[in-house]
Amino acid sequence: MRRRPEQLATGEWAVLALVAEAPTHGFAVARALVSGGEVGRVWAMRRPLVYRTLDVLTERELVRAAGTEPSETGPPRTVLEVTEAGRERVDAWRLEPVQHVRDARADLMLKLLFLDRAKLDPAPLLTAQRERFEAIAAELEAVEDEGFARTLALWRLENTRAAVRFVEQMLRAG
Amino acid sequence: MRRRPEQLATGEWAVLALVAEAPTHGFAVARALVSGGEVGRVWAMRRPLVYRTLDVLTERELVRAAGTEPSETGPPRTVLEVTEAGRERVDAWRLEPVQHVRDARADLMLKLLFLDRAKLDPAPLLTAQRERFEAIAAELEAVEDEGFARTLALWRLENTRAAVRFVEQMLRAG
DNA sequence: ACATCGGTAGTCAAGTATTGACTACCTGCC
DNA sequence: GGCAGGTAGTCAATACTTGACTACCGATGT
Repeated sequence: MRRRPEQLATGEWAVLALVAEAPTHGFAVARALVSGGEVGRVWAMRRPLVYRTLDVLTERELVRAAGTEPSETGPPRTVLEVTEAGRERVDAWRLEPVQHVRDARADLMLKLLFLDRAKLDPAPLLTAQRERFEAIAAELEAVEDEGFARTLALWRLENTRAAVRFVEQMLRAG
Repeated sequence: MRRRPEQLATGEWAVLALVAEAPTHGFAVARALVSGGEVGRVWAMRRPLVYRTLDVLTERELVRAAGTEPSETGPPRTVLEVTEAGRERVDAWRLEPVQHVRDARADLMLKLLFLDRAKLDPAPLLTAQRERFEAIAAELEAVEDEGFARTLALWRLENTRAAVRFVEQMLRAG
């Protein structure tokens, strides 16, 4: 993960959001993120990457170490907790719609998952997201391409419409 | 790119398909693959990666060097051409539908692009692809998930339906 | 008493991938 | 003749990922 000045990558959000739920430790975060696990079915990460990500988040002061805790089942754990700044970032992130359809599978699903886990209403996010996707669809409907560009535009349009339909059904179901 | 025994990666197919169109040289392949270029708007690759990919394809005897040619505009070029085996692989690849919806944006679009550039009829590929996507949609419609798995399944289903609609419109337009 | 098995907790060196920056070549122009 | 700009190709350094490792702990069997 490159040293972007501000923005976090998908995996960094996943780890930060998990720590923000409750103070925890690296191994537990990694367990939630194993492929097919609680969070891992949306975004999977391997253990070494989770620990490295926690280091990065600690450097950026979104997460901090809060001492060690003896474990009943193994060696002592290093407990981590979210900082003020970290909590603010997570709260804002969860409500912010994704800008591109291609980010929906990873980022939007993660936001929805963490809203669900926190028993928060997804409607505000979904409403904002529908507006964004509808705007993208309108743009794509407006362009008149020729040749192969038309094929690509058609693919994008159908995918964008699928995203709109998904959001609408989520709103209806909620 | 890992040393898979047989199967090629998306970028390898793009490079091989370009060489199969006509004998060419690395720089020209790289030019077609720059982000936003002829082929690059579907799948972009940077120059060093193109040359490395050509080495890999040469090792696998899908491509071979065919001497050097003086250039009117710069240093001499190393001309590359497809081998028998390479041509067979490309011809088969272009007609084979992708197995997963997630591969459509990269692989299916590339197949369609190269069929288009070769002025070949995309209908056989599209028909097979529609069948595959419809089968996936039927599977997804059958499962009855609960909780967040339902959200994920809904996302996948809407995306699969979008893929079916895309293929149907391509068939109608063709 | 103690060996060892399996799950927990965390780290690291080595292998791969990717890129920015580089060399070198050629033409045309000032 | 020298230098700007496009062509042709390569490489060393960086970034990323993973397999394999250490170490800890309780439980189980002997």
